[in-house]
Amino acid sequence: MFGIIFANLSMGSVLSKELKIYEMYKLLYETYGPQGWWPFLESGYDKGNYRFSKTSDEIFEVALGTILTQNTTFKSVVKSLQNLKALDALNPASIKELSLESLKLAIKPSGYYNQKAKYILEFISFYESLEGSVPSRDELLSVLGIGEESADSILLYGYNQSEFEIDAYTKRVLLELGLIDERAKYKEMKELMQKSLEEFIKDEKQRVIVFQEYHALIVNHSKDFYSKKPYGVGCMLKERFSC
DNA sequence: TTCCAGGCAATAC
DNA sequence: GTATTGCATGGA
Repeated sequence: MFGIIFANLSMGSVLSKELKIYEMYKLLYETYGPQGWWPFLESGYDKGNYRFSKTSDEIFEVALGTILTQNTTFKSVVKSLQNLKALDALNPASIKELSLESLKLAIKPSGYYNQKAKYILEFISFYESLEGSVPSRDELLSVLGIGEESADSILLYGYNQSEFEIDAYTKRVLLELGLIDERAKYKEMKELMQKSLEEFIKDEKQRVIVFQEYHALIVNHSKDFYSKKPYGVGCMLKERFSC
C-alpha cells in the first residue's frame, strides 16, 4: 500500500487534484506537526489537543486576533494582544470601557490601528447582539472589517465550523502547483480545498481539525517558500505534486 | 532603502 | 464585477 502511494508521489501528475490536496496535507503535517493556532493567549492552547467547546471570551479572542492579523505578521499581533491583556481587556466589555486612544495605542504594533480599532468595536457590537448564538457566514460578512477570509477564520477557529480558510499564501501554493489558474477567486479555491478533503475525510469533526491545521500548515510552510519571488523555490510540495 | 506581512473597504471605471 | 488605492507598524 505504501509502495503504491510512494510510486504515485514521485509522479505528481498521475494523482487527481483531490488526492494531491489530501496528500499535501499529510506531508505538511508529518513535516511540521500540529500548529494549534487559536485561541492563542488565553488558556494556553495545547497543540494537538483539540477542544470543541470554547468559552465566549475564547471565541472573541479568535475574532480579535483575526482582525488584528489582517495583512500583518502574527508576531505583531501577539504584542497587541499582550498589550490588551495587560489592560485586562481581552473581552468585549473591557475593550468597550477603554478610551479609543488607549485601544489604538494597544493595537498599534499590528498596523492600520485606526481602521482596526473601528473594526474591533464594530465586531463587539455585532458579537454582543448574537447573545451566544453562532453567526452565519453572511452575517459575519456584513460586519465592517470582516471579509471572506476573516469570516472563515472566525467560523473555523472560533466556532469549529467546517469552513476552509483561504489566504494569499494558499493561492500562491495552488497556483505554483498548477491546481488553479491566476484568475481563481476565493470561492473557487475554497471549494476545491473543501471538496477534496471531503472525499477522504468523512468525519465532520476530523475534517474541522484538518481544516484548522491545513490552513495553519500552509502559512507556516509558505513563510519559508512563498514569501519572496520566485515563489516555490525548494518547496517540497512543488517537487512532489506539481503538474 | 525597499519589500513584505496569516486583508479589507472605498472608489473608479 | 474587476482593478486600484489607502491603510501603518515592524522586521528582514
